[in-house]
Parts: sequence; structure tokens; C-alpha cells
Amino acid sequence: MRRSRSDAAETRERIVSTASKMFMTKGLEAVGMRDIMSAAGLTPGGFYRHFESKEQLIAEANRGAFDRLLAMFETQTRAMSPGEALDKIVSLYLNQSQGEGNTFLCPLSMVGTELGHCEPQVRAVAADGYQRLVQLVADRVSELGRDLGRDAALTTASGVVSTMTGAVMLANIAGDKAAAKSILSNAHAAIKALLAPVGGVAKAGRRTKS
Amino acid sequence: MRRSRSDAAETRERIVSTASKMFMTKGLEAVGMRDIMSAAGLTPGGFYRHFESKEQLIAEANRGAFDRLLAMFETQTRAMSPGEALDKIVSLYLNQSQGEGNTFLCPLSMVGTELGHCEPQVRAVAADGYQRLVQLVADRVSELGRDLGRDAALTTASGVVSTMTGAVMLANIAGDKAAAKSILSNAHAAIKALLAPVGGVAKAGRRTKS
DNA sequence: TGTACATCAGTGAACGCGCGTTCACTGATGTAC
DNA sequence: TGTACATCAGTGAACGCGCGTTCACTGATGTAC
Repeated sequence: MRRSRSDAAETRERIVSTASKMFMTKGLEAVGMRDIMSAAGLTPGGFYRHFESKEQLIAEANRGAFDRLLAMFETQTRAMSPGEALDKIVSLYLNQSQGEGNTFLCPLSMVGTELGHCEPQVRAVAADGYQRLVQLVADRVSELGRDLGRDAALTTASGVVSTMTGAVMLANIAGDKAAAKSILSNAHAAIKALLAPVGGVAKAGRRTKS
Repeated sequence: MRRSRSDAAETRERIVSTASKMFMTKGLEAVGMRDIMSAAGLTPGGFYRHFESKEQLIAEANRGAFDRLLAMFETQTRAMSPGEALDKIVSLYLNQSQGEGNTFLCPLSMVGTELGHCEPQVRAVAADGYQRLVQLVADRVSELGRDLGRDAALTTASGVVSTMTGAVMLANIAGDKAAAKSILSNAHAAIKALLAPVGGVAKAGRRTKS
């Protein structure tokens, strides 16, 4: 039975956001079309009124996940000093999959190695998400260390993002909760050490503009 | 036609090592039993004379990959100073998937997020591999900074491993070779910065035992 | 505004396919005497 | 050492299943007059 245009648009969004959560928590290949559609309260056939293929849904679901994650970082750190903002972003990122209601999950750390084997369309979304995440961090790093060049800020930010994504991925593999916590707190310490010379939040050595 | 026991043992090893390479480069779910068996010069049915299931093969293939990787690190850094050894290990790890003949690939960075969704048996192998990798790095860090406690060395090593695994995973997602190289060299710089205060190889600040 | 018709969101059964796995079979290897 | 037999590594067709996708269909929505 046909639905109104706004109903249809709502359905489409519901499919994408439902799929996004399922893909992040269970993996791209492990989640089937029937799983997604029934979780969205629909039957399988309806999917193809909205999307061309599962591949396209994966691309949109990941883009959506990046959008939500980055927007959340922006709002959560609004009006914070760059040092505080960086620490908050790192904390939020590292703990993304620790609690129960994990509404903001990053594709890079949750399904990163699967993305590496996807079609160019999907990989482009992932590569773009990575760039946006690095830029978000680099902006704060730039503010923190005003004497730093643009390149130095991007280099530092890239290192921070590698550490964060790696740590969350490893924490998801770790058997027990304690091992996961340990990986994450070690990564947090490493990132603080990385940011310290810029003038950061760490206890250790500080170096500011002149 | 039955083969001798040594032939059979050889066959078993060939299946594991063939599977290991294929799993690392294409992903665990993307590689089918027929692919593996035909790459090993066999037909599908023979598989079950050696293994109980694909799951068991995944576990063994990953254990083998860790064994080879860690043994390679040991031999490649034998008789090096701890600082040189660390730098060599980091270089080798970061460039594992850059060349053509990638014979030493780490499951954590190649199929890490897929491992997170596997059965406990497989996750245990991955978690153990992670611990061994951290220990290998921590040993060198300990040698480098003799005044460092055991815990501090492990913490630093854990940070280094998070950064390495994240960087290689991200480099595998990156569209072009240049972006990949950039991610890897930024990660290398971050790790040097992390190791510098221990008394490491970086140009920046050095701090040794009194 | 009311009516007639085209559109199309959503249904749910069905399609083809490739997956992991099983199985009857072959014949060289290993074993018992 | 030679012979008879059991074992089992490897074959390749087949099984059942779940996947992504297609399709005829339904009926409310949108459109034309």
C-alpha cells in the first residue's frame, strides 16, 4: 500500500539509521537484508524502492554514522578550550563501544578492516570520514599550539586518529572488559603524551608560543 | 587416494599457510573453502580430513600469522640495540601491506574488526597475538629505559601497538597510495614522539637513567 | 471541489546462486601375521 | 620379506540453507481535468 512522500522519506531514513547501528555492531557482511528490513518494521522487498543495492546502503549508513559522530563531537565540545575539547573528543571516541546504548559508533574502528575490502564507492565514504575526523582534531591542535604550522597540526592529528581507531578496534577484540579498559587507557595516555609538547592537557612538559 | 603421513602433514600445513595469506588479504568472510582448497591444489571435500570447520582453520591461520610475524621481528632485530630494534619493528609493521610480496601480515591490522565478531576460540587467538606483540615491544622499551617500571613499559608498548594497528588499517582503507604513505609516516612520527622520552631514537628530547 | 486514473511504497513469495559441509567412493599407505 | 586386509588422504558430486535481489500484486496517494 502506497505511503505519502513524507512517510516514504521517513522510512528511508529509518532504514539507513537502523542499518547503520546494525552494521557497526555486527559487521557489514554479517547483517542481512531481511535482518535490517525486519528491524525497521518492513518486509524485504520494500528495500529496493529506496536503494539500488546493499552496497549503496552500506555507503549511506557509513556516511550517516560519520555525520552523527562528528556532529556529536562538535556539540559536546562547543565553548570548550581547545585542550579540553581534545581531551573530551578522545574520551568520547575511546569509550564509544564500552557502554550499552552506543549511539555514536565510528565505522573506522568498528568495521574498518571490512571497509578496506569494499567497492570504491564505500571506501571513498570511509576515506572521507577519516579526513573529516583528522581535520576536526587538527583544528583543535592548531588552536592549542598557535606556533604550529598547518602541516604539523595535521601530522599530529593523524597520529592521534591512528591511535584512537587502533585502540577501539583492539578493545573490541579483547576478551574481557578489563583488558579492553586497559588498552583504551593506555591509548589515552599515549595521546596525551603526543599532545603534551603542543601545549596540551597532559601533566608532562608544556611548550607555548614564545 | 591415500597419501603418506608426512604428505598429509605437509598438506595440512599448506592449507593453513595458503588460507592465512588469503584471509589476510581478502578478509575472513570473503574467502570461501573452495577458494582456499583450490589455491592449495586440492578439492573441497579433502578439507574435513584435516579440520573440523572453517572456524578452526581461521583460528589456526591467525595463530600461524602471528607466529611468523613475531619470529620475523625477532630475527630481523637480532643483535640490534633496543632503540634500533624498536624503530625496525615499527617500520616493518607499518609497511607490511605496502609492497607486493607481503608475506608477513598482522591479523590485527588486516582483519581486526572481523576478528571482533568471531567466536571466542578465534578471538582468544587474536587477543593472545595482541599480548605477544605488546610484550615484544615492551621488552625493547624496558631495555631502552632501564629506569622505567614494568608497567610503564607495557603501557607505552600498548600505545605503540594501538597506533601501529590503527595506522595500517587506515592505510588499507585509503584510496590512493600517497594517502596511505602519509598515514603511515604520521603514525611513525607519533610513535617516535612516544618513545622519545624513554630515551629513544627520535630527534626530540632525550631522557636517560640519571 | 469532485471524480477518474496513474503512480508507486510496501508486501511476501520466489529465484538463482554460492556458501559450509557431507558422503560414497578410490586407491595408495600402513599394519598384522 | 611377502601377503592380506584395514585405514584413511583426497575426490568431486550433492545437500540444505541463507543470501541479495526480483516480481506480480495491493491499495493509498498524488495528479489531471
